[in-house]
Amino acid sequence: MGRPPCCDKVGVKKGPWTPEEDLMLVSYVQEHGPGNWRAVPTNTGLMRCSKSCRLRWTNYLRPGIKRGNFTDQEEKLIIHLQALLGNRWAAIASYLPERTDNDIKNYWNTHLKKKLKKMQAGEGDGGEDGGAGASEAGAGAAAGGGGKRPSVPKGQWERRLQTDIHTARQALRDALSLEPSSAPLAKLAAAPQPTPPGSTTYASSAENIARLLEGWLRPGPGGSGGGGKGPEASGSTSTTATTQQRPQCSGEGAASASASHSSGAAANTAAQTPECSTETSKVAAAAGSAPAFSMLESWLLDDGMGHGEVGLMTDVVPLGDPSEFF
DNA sequence: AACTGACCCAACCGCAGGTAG
DNA sequence: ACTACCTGCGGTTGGGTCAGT
Repeated sequence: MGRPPCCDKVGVKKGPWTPEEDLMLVSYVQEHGPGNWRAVPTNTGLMRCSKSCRLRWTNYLRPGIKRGNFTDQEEKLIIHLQALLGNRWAAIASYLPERTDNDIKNYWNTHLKKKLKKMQAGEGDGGEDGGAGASEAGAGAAAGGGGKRPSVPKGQWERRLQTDIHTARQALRDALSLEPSSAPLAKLAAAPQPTPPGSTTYASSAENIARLLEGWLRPGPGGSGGGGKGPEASGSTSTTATTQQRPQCSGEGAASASASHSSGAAANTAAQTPECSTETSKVAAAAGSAPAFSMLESWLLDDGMGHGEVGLMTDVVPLGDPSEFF
């Protein structure tokens, strides 16, 4: 039978989140930890459906999310992974711990798809969609199924997962090998990005909230009118935010950030993020992206290469020289 | 200065898988 | 074994912003 709606359509607020709502959500998650989303709206009084709460948290409020411009390296990695895994954004995102699947998806749809198409056109009419689209199908093939989650009998699931992992590792290896200086991701991540100040922000929830509140409480020019979608929500976090590459979970960063904004709730809640202990090697990753990248890198490179699994790897047909893309 | 279209991103929607009862 | 519920995922959309005219 059809599933019931995840939440009643009546009385459920939709649209952009307000800073107040963010605060409520963050406070709740800090206290209870992420999960049990069903209970969030009732326990917090938020007029949002559970799904919306979860999405808001995972895509925006969760500590350790890196916002802003994608680096070349990230871009290449995404292209490779997309080619290999297809539109399995969650899987791809797992290789970019600081990026959300939604972010990657958006970036792919808005930038990379176009970019690749352009390349294709430049190379001469290849098949429509060529690199991207074709790879989408091909990716599925490489991964053992379709681009979209194919219905794979359970017995094959494991093997497929394994294949996915190997293909992804290969992708990363390829991407890494692009770096002329052979500087691995760690180096790249550690080095200050040449992006303009504020373009790349590691947003802790507290910082987010603080910024949001700041904008919210101080009606900006042109009448903020309120919406979360206003300059505060998107602008401040992605483009106009000040560069704050500081540790997420140290407590110090978050606390100090919000302390200056007198948003006590955010301050003390963020300082003791449960995320820090559980979900996050990812967050630790954000804390200093370098360690995370190097961990990822070493995992990808050490493992797989040294083991008998290489056999599987050899089945993977690597893409053409990725540098062709650029 | 006003208008228009393209771009971008946060959020929504519906489906599928997993799991507890 | 079955059902209902919860969560995760990918596709799509709404609307704000920006750049060009």
